[in-house]
Amino acid sequence: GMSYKSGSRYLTRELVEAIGGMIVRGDAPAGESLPIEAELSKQYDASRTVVREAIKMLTAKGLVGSRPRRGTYVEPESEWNLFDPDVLRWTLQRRFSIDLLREFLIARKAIEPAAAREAALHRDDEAIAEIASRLDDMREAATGAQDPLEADIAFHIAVLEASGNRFFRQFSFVVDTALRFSIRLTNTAKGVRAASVDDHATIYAAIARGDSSGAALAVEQILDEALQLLEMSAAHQAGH
Amino acid sequence: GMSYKSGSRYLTRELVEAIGGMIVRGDAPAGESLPIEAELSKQYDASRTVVREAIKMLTAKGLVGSRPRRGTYVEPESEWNLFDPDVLRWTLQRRFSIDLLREFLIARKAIEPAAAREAALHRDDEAIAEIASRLDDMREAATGAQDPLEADIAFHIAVLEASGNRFFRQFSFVVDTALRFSIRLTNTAKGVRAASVDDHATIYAAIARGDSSGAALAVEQILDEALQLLEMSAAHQAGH
DNA sequence: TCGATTGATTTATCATACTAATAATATCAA
DNA sequence: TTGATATTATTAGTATGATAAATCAATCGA
Repeated sequence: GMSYKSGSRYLTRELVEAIGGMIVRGDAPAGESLPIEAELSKQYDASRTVVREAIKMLTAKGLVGSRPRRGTYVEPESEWNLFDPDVLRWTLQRRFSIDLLREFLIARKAIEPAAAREAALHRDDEAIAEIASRLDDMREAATGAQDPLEADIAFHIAVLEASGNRFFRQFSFVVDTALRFSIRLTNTAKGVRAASVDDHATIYAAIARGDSSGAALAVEQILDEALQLLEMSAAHQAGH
Repeated sequence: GMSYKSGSRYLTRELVEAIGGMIVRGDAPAGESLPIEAELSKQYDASRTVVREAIKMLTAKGLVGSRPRRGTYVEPESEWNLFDPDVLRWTLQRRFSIDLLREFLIARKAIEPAAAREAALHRDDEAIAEIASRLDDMREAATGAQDPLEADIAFHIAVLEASGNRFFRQFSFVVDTALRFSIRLTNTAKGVRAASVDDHATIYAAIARGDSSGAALAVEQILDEALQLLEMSAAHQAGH
């Protein structure tokens, strides 16, 4: 066959990105059929092989389904795997809103205090040392030596990991991905920074001494503050 | 080319099932390379096309990665997308244990009360009517007309859906899938049944009247009971 | 009116060839 | 010997074309 273009690496990945992003963006509503393989092949200037492999990956993520003669169609949003890294990223990129951010914070408020509680009960020395490390990073970040956002994210992830609960751990990358986006809407980062190191130290101390209730409460307080800031920010935006 | 075997439908799906199940079962430890495409093609008596499409789907689920010359390798468990329906099912099938069940219940205890709280705050008439419907089903099931397990699962899912929170909603299928398995380990279903309809009615009533705290508390109580039963069951098994 | 038959469309599978990335090896220079 | 560099071999990535099977739509027959 004809040689394939050089320079374009991982063509399948590119198609997944293009088609998946398009679907999440809402350009192809649920139930609607995508162009047939031959047409997609033409549109993206890729072989049918690549088109099919990309579609298979999107199928695995719950975005599409396909059957002979019926074609390839967009699945309803309820079928999408929101916890898939790609799907979450596309959702945040394309549909980020105050509402989604609020849902995210409410989910965090449900999960992270419980994770802190478990971490305090488990008391895995290595995992707790990791939390201490991340707390140190936050202290450094406060002096400007490191990125405060990165340090804050890493701390929360360390707590989730320390929970020893596989379901909580799965939430790590959601926090990782979504927190980076949240800054865009609530430019409240600076206001929070100052006090937050102490608040996080409280969380660490509670976990380290096995105070499960204290750990859960401390996490809940931080998230409550974030939620209040969000509501203020939302009210402020609505006022404009 | 040669005609493909009749009778074997959705060969790609079968390969995903076989290879994915094998990985989750632990037959191929993290970092280990799978046989090369040509070999897999021989092993499963399928074309390289099918093998590749199956591998791509497993890649999308986080189970494997692949690079030229390096081959296809198993990703560390932390990369697996546990909330992918297939991955969760394989995990439950192959690695179900008291520990996993405990983690599941703790995750439910974090999420479901919060979801009930949100449902009470939202008060989406349609969603609340759905909960009422599922409660009716539970009542019928108590008389033997329906499957009590199915009715119970449907009730909890209805509450998650009524929360209006996309992250909580994603948890629906996890509950759906995992609850069916949990019965195998804790054959406590019969003991729970009798009282549970009233407990569930309490949840519904609280949500319907907008009592968010009451709704959360009622859900928490049910899950605490389940957790206690699990611990008893675990102690009982350990005693043998 | 309804059921069965036929036809057309689209994905599913197969086969084969070639390209490109990269790990392993061999080569060479210092 | 060592350390960098060039070569080679292996493997996934991409392309093309062909056939099979599923399914929707239209047609036909009773």
